Amino acid sequence: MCSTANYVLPVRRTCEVLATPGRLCGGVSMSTHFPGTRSHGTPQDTEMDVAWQELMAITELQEFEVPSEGSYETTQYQSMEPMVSMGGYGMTQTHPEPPPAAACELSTANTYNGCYSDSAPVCHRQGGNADAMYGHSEPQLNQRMLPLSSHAQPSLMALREHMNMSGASQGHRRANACFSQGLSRHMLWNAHGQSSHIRSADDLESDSGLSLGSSPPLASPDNPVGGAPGYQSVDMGMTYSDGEPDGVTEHTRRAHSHYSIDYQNQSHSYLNSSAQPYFSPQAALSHSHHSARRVVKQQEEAASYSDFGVSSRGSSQHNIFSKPQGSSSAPPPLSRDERRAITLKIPFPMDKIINLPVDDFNELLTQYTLTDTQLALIRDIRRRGKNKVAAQNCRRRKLESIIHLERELNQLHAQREHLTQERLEFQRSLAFIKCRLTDLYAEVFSHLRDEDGQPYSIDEYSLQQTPDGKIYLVPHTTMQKREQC
DNA sequence: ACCCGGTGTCATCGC
DNA sequence: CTGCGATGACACCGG
Repeated sequence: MCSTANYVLPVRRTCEVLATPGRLCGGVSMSTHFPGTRSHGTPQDTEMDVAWQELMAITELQEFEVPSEGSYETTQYQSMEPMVSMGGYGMTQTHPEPPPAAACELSTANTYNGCYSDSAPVCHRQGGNADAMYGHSEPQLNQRMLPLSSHAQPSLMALREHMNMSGASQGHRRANACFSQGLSRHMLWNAHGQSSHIRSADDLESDSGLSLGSSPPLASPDNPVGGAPGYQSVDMGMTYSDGEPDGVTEHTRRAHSHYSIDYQNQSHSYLNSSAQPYFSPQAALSHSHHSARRVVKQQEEAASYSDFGVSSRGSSQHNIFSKPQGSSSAPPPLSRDERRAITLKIPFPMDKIINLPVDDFNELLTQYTLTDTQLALIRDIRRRGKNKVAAQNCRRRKLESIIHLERELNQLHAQREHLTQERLEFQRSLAFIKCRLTDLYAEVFSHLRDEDGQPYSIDEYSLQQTPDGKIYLVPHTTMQKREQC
């Protein structure tokens, strides 16, 4: 009964329209590549690298949060289409499940009135909100915020605690792990404070922090210039020898004694500089007005500072740079740039160097008489510090983007599943409508009578509708003639 | 020994 | 031109 063989009327393929997939979220093109490369240098190089890094990387206080931090959360995905939420997608009303085609009966003639009239799924209906789904993920913004005591002189323990806190999240593990043992093991030092290294340490250290092209060689005191084994700071009359256990400790100690300037007597010390998560222009400007006299005075007052840090001379057991024993009292090591700054007597703290706006930064530089070496180092420190923060932000964004794309993928899978189900429903509905049409056609034929009161044969006649809406009973022979004509 | 994730750094590009 | 942010690539470390 439900044969569709005589189906003659076109049936609108509503399901094609309804199944038009929604627009996908655009604007996301993320490379999910993560650098996982490793290198395997020669054992000699590795050993020397380790030695050098052990010496150089004592602490790390470079993690700052800049004012621009966090802007990503509110901007990056603004262009993206809000994704439909799971379950929020699809048809606006539930359909009565169409009866199976086998149950096609005339008595069900009105069953589907309107059932599919408004059933088009609103793809990407606002089932979710991009912000709600993705934004405001700023877990890092606050976790590194540290109290900044801007008035009180930080004690050594307080400084160490600050260093611990600021360095905990990143940590110079290389220094923590092997500083002490590497000092004496890998380095020789002659009476002139010259390294017996074949190469300078930063030559060995790929991530030495040197600007290979952007800064003059003097910019990196680790890098001997002109073949000199040690870095010569002419103005300061000191030999920069960052790579030697005795040399570095001695010179660093000297540097400390000359340079502690802001380190103990001001809140903006190297040691707690990173404890200031956000830049304060006012504080920076006030800081930039230090007089040279004050600097000298602070240098004189900084003798106690020399007992801190690298003065341990590589004592592995009691070296404060040994791997922390899980105690928060263990001071984090100074970063390489910090030690360079100390050695070169950079008269302002790292956070100022890194976080000051360019105008304030330049103004700060004018407050002091700085050598080319110092200037180059300062600019390198600034560049590296900013880039480090940028890299951290970049990686965070990359991870967030991956999470976002995974969510989007899951939602698209759900959407595809829903559309598949919807297509099956429409196919069933279409088959039912075809069945009903066939039945109605046969019923109409059964009521037609000729002049003799005899029914027309459905095999000899067919009903044809003209464009003006009139319906004619046409013999098949006539139709065949027309077709032949 | 190898893998993997985290991190710092450099080079480069685009604004 | 300079400064700066973003990012790929690389090296290194520690688990």
